[in-house]
Amino acid sequence: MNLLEFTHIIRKNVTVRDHIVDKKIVDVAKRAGVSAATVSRVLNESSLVSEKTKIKVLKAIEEMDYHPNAAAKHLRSQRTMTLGIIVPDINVSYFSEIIKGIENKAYAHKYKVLICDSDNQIEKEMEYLGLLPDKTVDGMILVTPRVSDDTINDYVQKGYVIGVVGRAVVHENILSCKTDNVKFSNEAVRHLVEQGHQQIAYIGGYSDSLENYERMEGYMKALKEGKIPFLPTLIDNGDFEETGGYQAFSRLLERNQSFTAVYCANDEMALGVYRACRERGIRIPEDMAVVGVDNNRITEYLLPSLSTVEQPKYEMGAHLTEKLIAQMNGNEQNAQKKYVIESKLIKRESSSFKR
Amino acid sequence: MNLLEFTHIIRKNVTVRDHIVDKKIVDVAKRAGVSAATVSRVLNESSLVSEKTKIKVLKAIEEMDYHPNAAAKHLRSQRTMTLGIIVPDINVSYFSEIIKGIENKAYAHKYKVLICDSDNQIEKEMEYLGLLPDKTVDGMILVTPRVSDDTINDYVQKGYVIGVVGRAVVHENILSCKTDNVKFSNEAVRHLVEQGHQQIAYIGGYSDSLENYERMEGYMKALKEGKIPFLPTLIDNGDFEETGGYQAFSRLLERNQSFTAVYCANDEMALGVYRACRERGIRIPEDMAVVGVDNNRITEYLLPSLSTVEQPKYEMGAHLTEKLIAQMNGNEQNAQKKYVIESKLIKRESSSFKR
DNA sequence: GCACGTGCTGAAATCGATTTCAATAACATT
DNA sequence: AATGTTATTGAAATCGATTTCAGCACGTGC
Repeated sequence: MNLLEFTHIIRKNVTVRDHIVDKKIVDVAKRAGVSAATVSRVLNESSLVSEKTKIKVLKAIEEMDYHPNAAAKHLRSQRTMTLGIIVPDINVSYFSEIIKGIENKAYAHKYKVLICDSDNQIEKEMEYLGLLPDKTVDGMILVTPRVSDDTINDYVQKGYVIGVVGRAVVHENILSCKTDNVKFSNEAVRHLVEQGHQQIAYIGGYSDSLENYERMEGYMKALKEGKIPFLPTLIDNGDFEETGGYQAFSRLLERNQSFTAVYCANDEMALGVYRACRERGIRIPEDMAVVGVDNNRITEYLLPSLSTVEQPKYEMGAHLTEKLIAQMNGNEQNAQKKYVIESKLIKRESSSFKR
Repeated sequence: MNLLEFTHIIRKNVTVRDHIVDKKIVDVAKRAGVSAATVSRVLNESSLVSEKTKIKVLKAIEEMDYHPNAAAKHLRSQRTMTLGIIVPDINVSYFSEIIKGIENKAYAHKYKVLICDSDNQIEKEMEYLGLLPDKTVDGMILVTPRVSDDTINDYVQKGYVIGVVGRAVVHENILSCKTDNVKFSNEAVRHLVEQGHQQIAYIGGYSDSLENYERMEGYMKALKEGKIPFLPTLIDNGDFEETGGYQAFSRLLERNQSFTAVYCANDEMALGVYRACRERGIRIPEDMAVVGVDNNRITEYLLPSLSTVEQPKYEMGAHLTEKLIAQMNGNEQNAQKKYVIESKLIKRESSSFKR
């Protein structure tokens, strides 16, 4: 057996195992009888290639089923056309709706989307942020309350592209899209006041977040407008999960400070309130009115159906993505950074009982 | 103003606009007084570098905050450590739970996850499959019924790595993870038979899919076991969405073939049945027993709560990913391709009325 | 003292596409 | 005929990391 035969066998074995025999741009060039540069020009629709060669090249590409290698393009172009999204839990509909909005807009601009589910762990989120200096992604969208404003700001200062959805951020230069917490919280609590409630509890989210501060502000403003005294004992906080809402509500009850309505920072925690009420024989809405936030799909199917504040999740994701991509393309360098989308109260059975 | 000052201003301006000044491996090498090769060896924990230089290099890396460029690594290594997932709609909890399982396992093996939401469009799915020959992803996971078995098989034959979740595939060589449709459908319908039902309708999914065939088989087997005649008029199909279930159920009612129970191919369509029943004053479970499939979170909160077949969504995603990665790493070349995970019936109020 | 192995290091090739720059051909202008 | 212009093309450099291969220094064995 000569060397040629032997080589052939090796090749064959490799082929059998791996068998994706990749065509490169030079192979296409060879077949079309032109140079790699010309093929590249055809691929990138450069105007400076004659119609005749263009046809030759396209034919070769077609015949060879040639696909340009992404890694090589990325290296050369210094962009990956990929956006990262960091979320605490992709399986929570609030997040998956936002992701959907992001994905759709990204797709429309030929961007791909890398999902970074942090499982609620800040360490994982910090690790995923490393995809920016890695240049694995061209930009990152944060839909998480965990990474601190300062951390985000540091990255932005270094020149990395970051956008934030559904969260208030202090720093001026950070691109964000959210709803008006003060306004809709005010509206929700005012609705309860109008229903005749005089003692209204509030179950907030993370107590030290800017959102929570803003929502408290809306809550207190509504009390003030209704000439209702503010009682700190009617305030508690949860973690945006069912159990957290259940526990916060239980604590409120144990304080022996009576109340007839509760405004929850999200629907998930309102579910916990429902469970606590069921266990204790408290009737919704007769004994206790409940209003949530998010308008999760589930709220319609609950009995009684849950009043809630619609959060335009899809729109927030989509809108931020649009602005982020515009920024990456160098347009709108000095464009607005803070976007606020309208949200509105949806009145349902859980707050329908008039006192 | 001298040139130095002027240059400084230019630098500053550039810094303000672009300012990610990337450090390359040669920069680190220069600082550490070694060659790029050595830095690379340190980064990749090669054993053939002395402890002394290793420390020098690590110090330089640390000081310069150096991050290896992903695109360059990808090009050189011919792998991107990225997995693609094609789903019809990320906002449907059935899919997002599967994605969660995939993401977690991928993360554990240092893989990233690219989300491809096809919006139920086959064209988008085909386009996303192009990420395989692009080499944008090392492998692709399909959680969609749309791409045909033959298409998948073509890609696999060419040597691309593809796995399928929650779907039956004919071809032997395609890696998949699913539940036993025949078995759990049989169990669900048998449960209805045991509750005393003699006329049981079935609202299936895509009528020409292998799953649907298997579920029909389980359904018919249960009828046979209960000595109940099979009536084709009690069969209809939906599209796995609420409206589809509503419409299929309405069609069934219009046929004047009476029935007292319905088995739905997923919970979403069962929701449609609930709505149709509410509109017509049909009581669940007294007049109509309902059993769904998936165990969506919402089923617990419905009134009456919905009996359903648990689908281990997270586990299916996680298990398939584990196997897919093993395959990509060249292990288990001849390993099993078809994996079946246990699912079980959850009896709730919607099927609790005994005839 | 010489041959040889071992441990460590660097120069250069490589991955595959894009882009700059120079060269050529074809044609127009004077 | 000499020069300039334009359209088209290809060779080579480039992106940034990895890896091969060769070389050097040092120690060991004879």
